[in-house]
Amino acid sequence: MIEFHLEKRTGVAPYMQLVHQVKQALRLGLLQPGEQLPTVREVVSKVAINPNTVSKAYRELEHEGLVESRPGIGTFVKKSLVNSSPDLQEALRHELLQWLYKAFEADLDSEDIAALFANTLRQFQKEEKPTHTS
Amino acid sequence: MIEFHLEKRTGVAPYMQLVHQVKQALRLGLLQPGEQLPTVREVVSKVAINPNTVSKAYRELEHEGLVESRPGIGTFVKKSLVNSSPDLQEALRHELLQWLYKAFEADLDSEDIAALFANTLRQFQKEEKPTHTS
Amino acid sequence: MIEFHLEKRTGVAPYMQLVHQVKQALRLGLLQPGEQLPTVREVVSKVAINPNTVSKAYRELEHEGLVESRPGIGTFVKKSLVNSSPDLQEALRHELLQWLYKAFEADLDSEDIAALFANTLRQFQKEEKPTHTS
Amino acid sequence: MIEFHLEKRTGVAPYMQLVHQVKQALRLGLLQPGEQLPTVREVVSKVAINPNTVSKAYRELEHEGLVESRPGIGTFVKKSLVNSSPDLQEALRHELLQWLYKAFEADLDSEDIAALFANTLRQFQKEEKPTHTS
DNA sequence: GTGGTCTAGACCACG
DNA sequence: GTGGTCTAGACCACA
Repeated sequence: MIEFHLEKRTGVAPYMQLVHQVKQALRLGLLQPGEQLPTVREVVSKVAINPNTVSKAYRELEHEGLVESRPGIGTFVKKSLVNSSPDLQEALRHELLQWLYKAFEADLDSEDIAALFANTLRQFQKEEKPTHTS
Repeated sequence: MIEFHLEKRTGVAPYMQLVHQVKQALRLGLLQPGEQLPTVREVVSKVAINPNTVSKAYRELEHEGLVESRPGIGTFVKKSLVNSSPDLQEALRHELLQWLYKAFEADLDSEDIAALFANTLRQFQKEEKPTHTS
Repeated sequence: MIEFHLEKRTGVAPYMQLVHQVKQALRLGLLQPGEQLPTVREVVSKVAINPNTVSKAYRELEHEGLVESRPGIGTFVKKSLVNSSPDLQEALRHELLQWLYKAFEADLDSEDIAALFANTLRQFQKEEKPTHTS
Repeated sequence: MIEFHLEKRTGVAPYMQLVHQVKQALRLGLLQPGEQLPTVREVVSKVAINPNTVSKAYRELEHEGLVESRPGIGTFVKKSLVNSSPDLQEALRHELLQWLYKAFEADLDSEDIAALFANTLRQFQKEEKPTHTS
């Protein structure tokens, strides 16, 4: 079962954070078709958020065809977003963890790391796929 | 000179994106104290954004003591945010790039990668510093 | 509840006047931590000012850690700025009022009085604390 | 000869500060008709301000008929703004100084005092002249 | 030309 | 109904 976490201050709308987290979990295979999302009440009890906001997030996900709400029962995953084999992903994750250790030992804090990653990924994308954004 | 880029759709307020990008550049040493940020009008001419929004971002940065705006002249970097030596950072970036290549070869797209990174960093943080942020 | 008043013509930015008035009230204990500031819309309905301008003032105060805005609820005082006991302050105010009466009887108008006060306070400060603000 | 002082951060336009200070001096009799204001260059050499800004202030004062500029010579006071006898004013100033001492001994800082004064004067005005601001 | 400010009016996220 | 944000367009003070 996915566990939500909200970060205030980021300026990202809470409902968007939930949507994003579900999508992430779908991409990583942490959430499989058929699996149930926590009920609105469960989320509320754990994350300090307004029920309406949770509902809005679920509605958004349903609108995108990723989940399905069965009234009175709950919300269920409808579609997967995994692109690669779990094994490959696990291997990549393992290497990434090692890299993270190094970064931490080099005295970079989480935000430094995030900045470095964002910047490098961006640079990588530019090189990799110079898609014409006419 | 830093170059801004806006990503609509993310749900993140444009002015926050600018703030974030400046902070990132400061962390990566791409922006040094004394250096000038592009003028509001320059940003506007390149990024399709309202001058007020850019001003808002710059003002936010000024409030945080990171930049200083000198009316009639421009906005300048006041404080650095670099934590580690450029060499170390470069080494880390290099390794990260290699990892990114692998990930791409494993058919993960940018969003998969971002999801994997976010998830792994989060997991890493939990293990590393279980600080109680009561 | 604090009541704002704007003075055009002074050349002081309206949002700064609001900021100043809140700070004054905080110094005088007229505004206590936990107390709510009038909502943006309330201010607008009474003071002939643009909502954005009020927001700007409130945001400035929030940046200084004096108030806290809770979206969807309102803006609340977070920190006090009182330096002296209410009794002492009241005594001083009483004496000051008597002085004001005398000044008025001497045919000084408000602006004369303000000028005299500003000038005397300035002179007083010079004598009292010749701090070198190099 | 009047001595100007600029306070950044107040949000008051520098040229307005100069205008204001001249008016104050006129009200207090510190500047008499016929007396010369410092030349633009003199002001610039002491106050870190742009010559244009000083000129603007003087122009404003001339426009209000308070001073007169004699090209090539200087700017001279044309009109007085004193309302009361110097003796009376001196007496009031003396009493005010004593009040200021008390206030300082009561641990109020300059800004507290200014706040208290502004607030009390305002309250006083309300009582004294309930002029119809229809 | 630079940043700073204001108004007007609009939409959004949240409670 | 609350604050938060954005756009559009305008004027000002300053270098």
